Amino acid sequence: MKTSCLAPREIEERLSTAGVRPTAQRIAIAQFVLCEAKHPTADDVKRWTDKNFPKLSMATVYNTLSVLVKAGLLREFRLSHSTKVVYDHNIESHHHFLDEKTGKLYDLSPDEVEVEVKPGKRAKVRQVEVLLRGEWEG
Amino acid sequence: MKTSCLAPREIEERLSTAGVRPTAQRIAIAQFVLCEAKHPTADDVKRWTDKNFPKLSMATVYNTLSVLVKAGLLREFRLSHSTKVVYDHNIESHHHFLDEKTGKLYDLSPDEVEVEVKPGKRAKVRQVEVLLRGEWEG
DNA sequence: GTTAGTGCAAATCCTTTGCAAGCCG
DNA sequence: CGGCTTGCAAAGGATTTGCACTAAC
Repeated sequence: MKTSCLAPREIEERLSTAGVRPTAQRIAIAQFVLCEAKHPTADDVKRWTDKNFPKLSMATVYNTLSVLVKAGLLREFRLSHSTKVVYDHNIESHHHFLDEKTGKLYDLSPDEVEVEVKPGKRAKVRQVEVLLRGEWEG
Repeated sequence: MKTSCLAPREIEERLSTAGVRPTAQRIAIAQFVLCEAKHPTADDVKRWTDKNFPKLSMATVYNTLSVLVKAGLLREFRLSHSTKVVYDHNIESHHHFLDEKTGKLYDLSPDEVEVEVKPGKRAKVRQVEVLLRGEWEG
């Protein structure tokens, strides 16, 4: 049996605390996206629920993901290599590395990628988004 | 009358040189995307041709844009603020700044944004993509 | 019981494709 | 002629929405 980073009980509490009514569907989805999954797409979530939940519609998947995002428990990223939105339970500011061979996505903390915007540009930078592509060597 | 960075004659030659057969539709589209437009979407191109060309279908817009991209005259970007592809005649390596107020996109040269990937990460970086968001002050 | 959540199907948005007709070398 | 281009309409993938049904406070 697979161990999860959070027990259903704890998931339920996180949802409640975040102001999200903890229905069975939401707990299941949260279990997956907040614990087990790496950078799932809505489709990945659907495939998972198809295996692990009696019946759950695509509409509920999208609905729940967007509720989790609004509640601040999840972030969504639209990265340029794909037309699909990927969800990330890492809600800290961070960057991404795409392994072009495997298609896998890795998180990079802000200290691993330093971005310096040169002066001279009088612009207020509020957010920095970096996607590196290449070959991950671990 | 609006001056264009390239005369139709020159556009035609650029297309030919790049191995793209210069049809009337392609010359028109190239005129717009290689000269007048800043970061147009396929839709922007269509709107422009609707005003400036007798009749030109959406299929031809997409087709031509992709031909120009393959010919190396144009680049396409899928940036995270939008689901639409934007085209950029700046084919040099560069980054982008999104003004969140106006929705406008600005190019940044690589010297304006320095990205340093910290050692320790054993990964081969082939491409760096940066999107800054904030307020452009010009 | 009222409000919020779910499921289904249909709709939407952006982009691609199939195919018949047109144009160019 | 023969193949590349075009236009139309239909298909496609991802996501959203309308609405009746059900479940939670």
